[in-house]
Amino acid sequence: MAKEKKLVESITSMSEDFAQWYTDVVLRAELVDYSGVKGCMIIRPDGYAIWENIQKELDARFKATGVENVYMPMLIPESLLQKEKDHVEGFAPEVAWVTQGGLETLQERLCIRPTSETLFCDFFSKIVQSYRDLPKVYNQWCSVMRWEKTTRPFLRSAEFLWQEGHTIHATAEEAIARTKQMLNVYADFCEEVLAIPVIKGQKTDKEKFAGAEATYTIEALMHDGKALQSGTSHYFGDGFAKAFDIQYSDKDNKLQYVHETSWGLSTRIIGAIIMVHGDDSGLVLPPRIAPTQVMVIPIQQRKEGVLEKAAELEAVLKAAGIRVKTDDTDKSPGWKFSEQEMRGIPLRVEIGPKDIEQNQAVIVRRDTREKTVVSLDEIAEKTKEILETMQADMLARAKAHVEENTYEAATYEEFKDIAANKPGFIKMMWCGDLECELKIKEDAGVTSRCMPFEQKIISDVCPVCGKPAKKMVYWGKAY
RNA sequence: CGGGGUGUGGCUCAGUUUGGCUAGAGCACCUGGUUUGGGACCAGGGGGUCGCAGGUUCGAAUCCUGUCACCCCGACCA
Repeated sequence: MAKEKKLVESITSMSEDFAQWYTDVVLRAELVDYSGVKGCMIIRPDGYAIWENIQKELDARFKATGVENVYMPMLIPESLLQKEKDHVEGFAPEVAWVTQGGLETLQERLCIRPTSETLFCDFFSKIVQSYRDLPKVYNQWCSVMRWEKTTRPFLRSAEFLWQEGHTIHATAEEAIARTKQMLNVYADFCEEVLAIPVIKGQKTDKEKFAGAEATYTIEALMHDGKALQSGTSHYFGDGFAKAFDIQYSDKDNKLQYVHETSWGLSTRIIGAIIMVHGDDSGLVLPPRIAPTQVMVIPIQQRKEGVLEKAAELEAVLKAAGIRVKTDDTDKSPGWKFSEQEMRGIPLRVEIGPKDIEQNQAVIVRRDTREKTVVSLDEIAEKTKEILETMQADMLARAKAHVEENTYEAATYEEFKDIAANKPGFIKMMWCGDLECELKIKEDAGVTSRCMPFEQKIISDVCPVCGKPAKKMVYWGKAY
């Protein structure tokens, strides 16, 4: 009893201190560890395996739309970074510089990429001559570095892993279509694989990417009611093309500038998985992304035949395409249960002498702890079935959470009241002026998350200033 | 960049206020044995230049100066 109490204490409860709960979970589930350099996290095997699955899923979806992978250098000459004014201004405060090469001081300092628009642009300007060379639809998987003031594992690290797609097109229409297409790829991926529902929309000018003409975003709602920007897709128009001189000859032999996009999704999404699905016992991974979907836990494993049966069971599940492991360590069953729960492994299959006698096993779901006794003859089918049900249930629960925590405000008073008392999204109309956006942040402490594609007219005027409303906006506190 | 906090075996910490015997505890780890359906137990064992650098002192984990790092909360950003 006393021991169980200690276990509960080892992960701070969400309601007590959500930030501490998050930190406890990432450490206890062994996803990351801290390194000697602030903001640079060590991604441990269980954390990295999640990222590998994200890569595998996304990369396949990218390639289905014609994306080709490349790799760009990690270092950017300062002169190159300087070429696009808004871009450099946006990133300058958080760039790390290399000033020394061996024993020599460099003539020109080199920036460690915070993002690679400039490198791609420089490269595109070299390889594009004709309309026949277009489009170029490139992506790279890499790490980038941003010198963040405050850091948290996955959510905001100084170095983080991501993919950045960079594309150039002959026309604005084609580029815009690509921008939206990739946003949809992200949104579908989040819902189908990560069981995270997202709001798709456009960022306000204030929140858009440095140098972009338009920034699109998917916004997810965490368990504590704060929003997390989970993926972005930018349309650059021909701004970068002009700064970097990326031109092509069209069919009429006239010089034209290309239209450009970029889009990215980072290890930050792992933070979203944790904060959308986790509970007080630890991590809960959606089955489709879980590196290990099933943990077989033998009971009384020293008894004759138990370990053999467990191994047999593992083999059967593996043959059915399920990602399965067996915990045959010397720990007690209770320990193994807690461990499996902390690590968020979707299902465990308990098998002991009593089960073997009756040719059965017990399947326990991580999210609901629901137990199902299953005959060993149909264990593979049942396991698959429960994994699928669990995946669907997790998405449904997350959707319900978003709905329950999304509010509408028709007046500014109402808005401020909700912002002060209820965590979550608030929908309110907006005139489009920066002043109102700033005032809202000042008064209510929330920022615009996005102008959703799915618009709804709540009121005719902006509740802040009374001018005609242009857009319905999602507001909220963000990570 | 502001505010707060912490650096002592692998981890969590006690000891620091008021300097003083050989620097402790729990967990983890190793060996042997008994156990196993919600974090088992017994016995034995290994592991520390107390973040780092100076200083004060007969004597420093403890006092002084400097320095480094990390964590949390804000402001800014994926």
